[in-house]
Amino acid sequence: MSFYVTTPIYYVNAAPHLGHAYTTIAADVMARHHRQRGEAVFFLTGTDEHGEPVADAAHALGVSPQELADRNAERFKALAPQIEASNDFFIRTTDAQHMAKVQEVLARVRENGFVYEGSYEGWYCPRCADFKPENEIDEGNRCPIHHVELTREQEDSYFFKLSAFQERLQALYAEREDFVAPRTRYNEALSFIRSGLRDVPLTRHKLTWGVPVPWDSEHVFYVWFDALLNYYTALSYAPPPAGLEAEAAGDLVNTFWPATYHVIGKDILRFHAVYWPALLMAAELELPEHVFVHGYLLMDGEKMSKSLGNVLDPFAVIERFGADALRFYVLRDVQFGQDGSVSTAAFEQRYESELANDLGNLASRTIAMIERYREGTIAPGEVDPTLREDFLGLSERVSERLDRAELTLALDEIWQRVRRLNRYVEERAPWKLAKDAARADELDLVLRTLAEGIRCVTVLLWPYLPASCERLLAALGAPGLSLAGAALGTGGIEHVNPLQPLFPKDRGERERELDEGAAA
RNA sequence: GCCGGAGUAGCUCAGCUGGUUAGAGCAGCGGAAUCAUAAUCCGCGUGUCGGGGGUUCGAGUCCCUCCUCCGGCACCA
Repeated sequence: MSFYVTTPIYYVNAAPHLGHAYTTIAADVMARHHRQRGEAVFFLTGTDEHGEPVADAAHALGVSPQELADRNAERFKALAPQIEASNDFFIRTTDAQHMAKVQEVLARVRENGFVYEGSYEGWYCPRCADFKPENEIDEGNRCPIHHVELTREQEDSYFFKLSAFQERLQALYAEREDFVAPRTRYNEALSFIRSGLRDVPLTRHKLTWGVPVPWDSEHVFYVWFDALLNYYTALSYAPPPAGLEAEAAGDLVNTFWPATYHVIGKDILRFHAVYWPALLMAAELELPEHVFVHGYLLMDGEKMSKSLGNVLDPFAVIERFGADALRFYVLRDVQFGQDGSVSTAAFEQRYESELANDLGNLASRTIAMIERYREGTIAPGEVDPTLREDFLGLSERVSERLDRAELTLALDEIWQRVRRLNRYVEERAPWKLAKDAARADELDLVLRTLAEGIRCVTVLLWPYLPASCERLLAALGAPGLSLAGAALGTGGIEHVNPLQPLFPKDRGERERELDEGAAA
């Protein structure tokens, strides 16, 4: 089994923000989960660096497009470790190997008869030096940016025969209802296809910042085709991920293509759900298994913007609460696949009541009792049948959810067991058992079951909360992350170690006190 | 305009192919407990399931209609 998941490549014209982090976090959770299953996993992210806006921005700054791209690509590259993304490679569309491969694939598309010469006619803004799409034109036929009157112009262009794939795409959607999810996005894409596909420009004539067209040096490829192909080209030159068997590592394309999941935002649905499969058909390459479209994180019900106040700043959250907390929050509070609101208040609420109280405190109280009553030692034996029942089939259900990219539902499934464990503590009241020497065996059973239960949920939570879970598992003396070990009673915990609060609630205050203490 | 979603407790939302007294989390109120990061657990909801009509023995769950909100409708990373 192999699993290949991608994020979109991020356009270097903008700075990294919560939206980028969200997509990458989601893909990372999927990648980590599949690694836990022992599968060969490849997780790709990167940057898209060609096209007009980058060329313009660079010009405005008085630097070359490549310089600007280098500078901004670094910022995206730096984002990954900050959010604990475990990507196996970071592709840049200015990589020479990528560009060569794009040329190769698109030349094949042309050889296969899906490219022809034509001319594109549209409304052109002389100030932008670019065509304006119909829906962006202001009243009076004016440029929305420069407010000057647009002129009708045309430029020579090579076209991709998208129209030739109308029926094959419809057949694809008919045969594979899970090609695009959630369902509403599938419907959207399909209705777009049904409305009739037109050919699309494949190249640009007046631009130079792009991948050169091999059969006509006066053109560069339209940035979308260059960008989409990254998912394929990366495998041809990325170093193999660590731990991959030699055979698999030797040919990543063979091992990982086609992609299992493309995780994208809804703004780029059409390109992934229509152009992309058509392009792959034209190039005689296999199609990805799934495109999963997530929604937007909204601030006060509106799409995020930098307007003042209330913006959930991912870097501030990471700074104060750690990346785990951010990862957890965005996948917990907003149903993955739908739009949803986020706010600092909601974040703090989740952090405190769920991470600190439900999980963090569960770990604290359990370890403290084992320390206090049994000097940290777990007596070997069976786990409580009651709890075993409640954990039966859990990891399988989580896997099923994650196979469908239902990250929020999978997380909720796990969280119900976290709550269950707190209830179990109350039901069995170990502090009472500890007072009665005749019930020593019962106390051993309860403590053992608790430690095991925590271990299981922690293994399952690891994709979401990697750093915290590793700490907790280390404290339990059972660092194994394999999903096969997520069944209750398979951990063989012998001894637990003290653990500092996983999710401290008063970190700000505490640090201040420490600072003051150090100063005094 | 066309197409697709959504409208369920104060808030955020579950409710699959129609079937017992419509659920969860949070917030609120009351209580228990004291192992724990004052952390946990239990109890408490008379909700027009957007309005109206219909099908059915029976409908948030199907059909019609109306209202409100959101998204898509091509070359915008």
